[in-house]
Order: sequence, then C-alpha cells, then structure tokens
Amino acid sequence: MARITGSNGERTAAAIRRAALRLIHRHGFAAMNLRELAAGVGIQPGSLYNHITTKQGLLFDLMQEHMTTLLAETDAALAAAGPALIDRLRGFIAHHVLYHLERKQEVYIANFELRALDPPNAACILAMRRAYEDRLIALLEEGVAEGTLAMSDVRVTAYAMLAMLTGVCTWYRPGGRLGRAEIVALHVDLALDGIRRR
Amino acid sequence: MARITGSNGERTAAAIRRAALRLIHRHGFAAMNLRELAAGVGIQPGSLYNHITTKQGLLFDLMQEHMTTLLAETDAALAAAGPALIDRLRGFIAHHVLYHLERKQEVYIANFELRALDPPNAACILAMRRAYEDRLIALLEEGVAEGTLAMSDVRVTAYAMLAMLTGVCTWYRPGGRLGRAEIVALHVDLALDGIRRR
DNA sequence: GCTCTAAACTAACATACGTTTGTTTTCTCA
DNA sequence: TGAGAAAACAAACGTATGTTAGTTTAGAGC
Repeated sequence: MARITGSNGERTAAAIRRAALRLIHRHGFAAMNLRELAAGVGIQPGSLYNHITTKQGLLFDLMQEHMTTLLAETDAALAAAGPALIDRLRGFIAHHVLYHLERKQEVYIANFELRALDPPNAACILAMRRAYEDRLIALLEEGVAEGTLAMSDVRVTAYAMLAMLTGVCTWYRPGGRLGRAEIVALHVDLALDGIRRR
Repeated sequence: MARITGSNGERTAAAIRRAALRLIHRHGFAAMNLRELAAGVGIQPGSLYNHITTKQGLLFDLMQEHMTTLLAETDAALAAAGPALIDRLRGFIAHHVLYHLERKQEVYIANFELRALDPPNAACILAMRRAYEDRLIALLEEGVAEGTLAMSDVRVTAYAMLAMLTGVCTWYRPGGRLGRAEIVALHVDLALDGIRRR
C-alpha cells in the first residue's frame, strides 16, 4: 500500500497537531513517542515526516502558534475594553483566564515544556512570553502611577498574578461544578481585592 | 576495580537524591537518564541499583519525602502562629512561600512530575497533596464563617492561591533583586488584599 | 490522458536507555 | 582475624526511539 484514498495533507497535518497536543499534555514531550503519535493519527511513524521536520520542530511549531495567538487575542481584548485602566486590567485578567480555560493543552505545554526546546527555539518562545508579561506589567505600572493600584513590586506581583491566573489549566475540567463565567469573575475579584473582607 | 576505598552507602544514596533532584528539575523525569545521573554522582550506571529500586521508585521516594516534610513543617508553622484565624492564615502563606523559595527543585518536581508516576504511586502522592490543600481550605472556611474573609468559592480560591504562591519556584533565583522576606511579605499582602488600593 | 507532486507505506538503521548479571574489593563486627 | 554484607565495577541484554530510505499509489494541472 502507499498513498491512501481520500488522504489530504492539510487534514493530516491538523490531526497530527491535535494528537500531539493531547499526548504532550498527557505524558510530557520527552515521554511522548512518535509511534504513539502516528497511531493516534492513524498513519505509520515514517509518514509523520511528510508533515513535520523533527519531533523538536513539531513542539516549537505548536508553542509558537500558541504564543502568537495569545498575544494577538490579548491585544484585541485590551483594545475592546473601556479606556479606564481598571477596565483594561479586568479585560486582561478575564481574557487570560478564559483563554486558559479554553486551551488548557496549549497553555500547559507552552508553560511547562520550555526546557524541552533547543536553546535557540527556547529563546524565541521566551521572548514572546516576556512580551506577554510586559502587557500586564505596563498595566500595573499605569495603575500605580495614577494611584488606583498599590503593590510593593510590580514585576514580582505580575509574576504572582500570572501564576495564579494560569493555575486554572491544571485543575479545570469542562462541565465541572463552576461555570466559566464564575471562574473568570472569581479570579478577577481575587486579583483585585484578595480574600479579606472589606 | 570494585568497591571503592572510602565508599559509603548513606553518602552515596544522599548524593544520588541530590543529583536526581537537580537533573529532574532541569530536564524533567522522562528526559533524565540514569547514565547522566550516575555520572553526576561519580559511579557506574549499574551501581545506582545498590541504592534505588527502579527509576520510577526513585522519583516516588523523592516526592514522598518532600510531601511528608511539607505537611509536617506546615503543621508546625500553624501551631506556632497566634490563635487568631488571620495569624494562622498569614503563617500558612508565609511558610508556603518560604518553603517554596528554599526548595524549588523538590517543589517543582512534586508539582509537575505527577504524571510520570505509576497510577498507584500517583494516587499516594495525590492524597498527600489533597491533605495539604485541605489545610488551606479549612482556614478559608473558618475565615468565611467568622466573617473575616469573603470569596465566592472556597475550593477554587484555594487552588488559585496555591497556584500563585507556588509560582515563586518557577522564577526565583537566590541573590536576586528582592530578598526572601520581601517576597514572602508581597505574597501575603497580595493574597489577602489584592492589588487595588484601599 | 499524462505527468508531476503529495502523501502514504514498509523496512530498517543507529543509538540510547533501563536494567540485570557476575565479579571484585572494602568494610564491619563477632 | 576471618566471614558475611555492602558497595562498587565491567559488560551486556533487550527493547524503544527518532529518523531515513526507497517504494507505491492517489490527486491535481496542463
């Protein structure tokens, strides 16, 4: 046998990305093997190489695609928010949580498989991550400058907030006790006002 | 050659654990190989098996030891704190952050290598993690009951707080811009009051 | 309808890995 | 001081893995 009736390059490539996200998310990049990936797609191991350069290249593509989307959607969310600082900040937080609820796998991989990337690839993804962090840092600095926000260190606060907001993708399961909107609102409130009663 | 002059079982076992923590933290469990581990200790690969059962068993031991220590130290910190709820809560948060600053490697591994454990081992570690989460959940429920704290959902708030507080071990480097005490205080304030100016 | 390319197949290669085996030397303690 | 246990070595085994090579068939454009 050789080329299969009805086979289609784009469709197969998409299936590979989808299966790879699932497997990397479940087992980690190093523990995922290309034979299992190929089986998940329904093709032979060697056939993967019609669609990917290397295993490493596949990971990099997945991460880069995710970071590009995240940055673009974040900027769109910020532009759509009201002009007041507090509204843009709420917009950022809400978008971050929602995005992380909806794309657990991509987010988890982008956050925890950085060490699996070759140094040049890692540097590229890291730069995009920094650009994302800078969006939040800029908002926090603006809030401190105008007096709406108060914190002892902007950068570390930003890291702490991002860690908290990203945490959802480690435990969220669709169809759980809380709906997405509730989870989003909870995180917005928690970040802005903490847990102490006012 | 065979047994080395001055060799010592306990010392070697400790060196293995130390090297394993470093390597698993750096590369991940699946990507760490026993030849590199042995080289880090200064023995031959096969000699590892005088001290470990299997690679999997080594990971489980590291995690179990860490979780046991974390639970014990947490209870000690809670007992040492003042009787008021807010003081015990501050104590929990401060201890958590400090512990995570001081034992980045163990914490990182215990949090992100759960999927590398065999199901029975994973269940054991997961139970200990739940016990830890329950410490915080109990504090939050007490605070809500007495009216000091306010949140829309205790369990999800606990998850969010733990994610935030655990985040330090992904970026902290000893000797950085901020000292440990400052980082601890920042997280206590952030968790309790958020970033909005009162 | 013919040709070129796309996309799959089968088969294998080279290496890396966890682990086992058998042996040797050092340490401990009765 | 001598026997057993501890702790290392050297060497290998079996398998899994990423990747490549060569081949074959289906689809697309002239």
